[in-house]
Amino acid sequence: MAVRLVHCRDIHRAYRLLHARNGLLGWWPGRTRLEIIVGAILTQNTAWTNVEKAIRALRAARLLSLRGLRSAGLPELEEAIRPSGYFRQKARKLKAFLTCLDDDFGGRLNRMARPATPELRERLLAIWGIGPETADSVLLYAFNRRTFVVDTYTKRVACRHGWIRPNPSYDDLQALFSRHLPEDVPLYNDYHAQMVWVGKHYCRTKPQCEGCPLKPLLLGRPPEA
DNA sequence: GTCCAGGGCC
DNA sequence: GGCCCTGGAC
Repeated sequence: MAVRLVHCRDIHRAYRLLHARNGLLGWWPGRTRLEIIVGAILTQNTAWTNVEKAIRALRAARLLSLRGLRSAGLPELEEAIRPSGYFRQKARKLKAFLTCLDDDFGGRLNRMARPATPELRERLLAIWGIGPETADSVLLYAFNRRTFVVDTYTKRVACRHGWIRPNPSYDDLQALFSRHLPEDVPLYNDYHAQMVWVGKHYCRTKPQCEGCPLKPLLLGRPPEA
């Protein structure tokens, strides 16, 4: 299992390298639990700068509250979140979350925070519009659960560095990081933030390894596709 | 003006 | 695999 040991070390080392470069990135951008959840939905397949515009518009329209989201009409919601893209889909997704919250948790986020992590994850995944990444983002950043969030960047970094076989599933990737990292919520929080950072700046669809803090991990090899 | 990046559903 | 969408880069 020499191969796996190398990857285990690299997963730690990658974090140390990124943290040395960036310090703690201080996620999640969101003032309240609800705002974090809304952001997690709006950021699907979308750059965060566009999400910020949508969040600002929601706040300006007084829609960034449970009451506001509940009472908002779909067109009103769509108009506000337009900058985040897929606005018709995402307006329905926000409504779907509210419906679940109201029907299953008495409309209280505090009550949604009660179930153990595996059950809460199932409940979130059952909501239309919430897939694995969004569910795990909500668990980690809104409910402080020790849940590793896998996104496109994390997948790219892991594959290009040969930490996992090509075309891994979401669950395989999550298991890889969960196995190798200590059980530490702040670490999971910052690890994901660092992956997003390195994905945006270096591990893009076209790799830009020059200047990347993770370049030493490649040992001179080219990154795998 | 065209192209690119980015999760989830059907 | 096709569909949903935008702002920013070029």
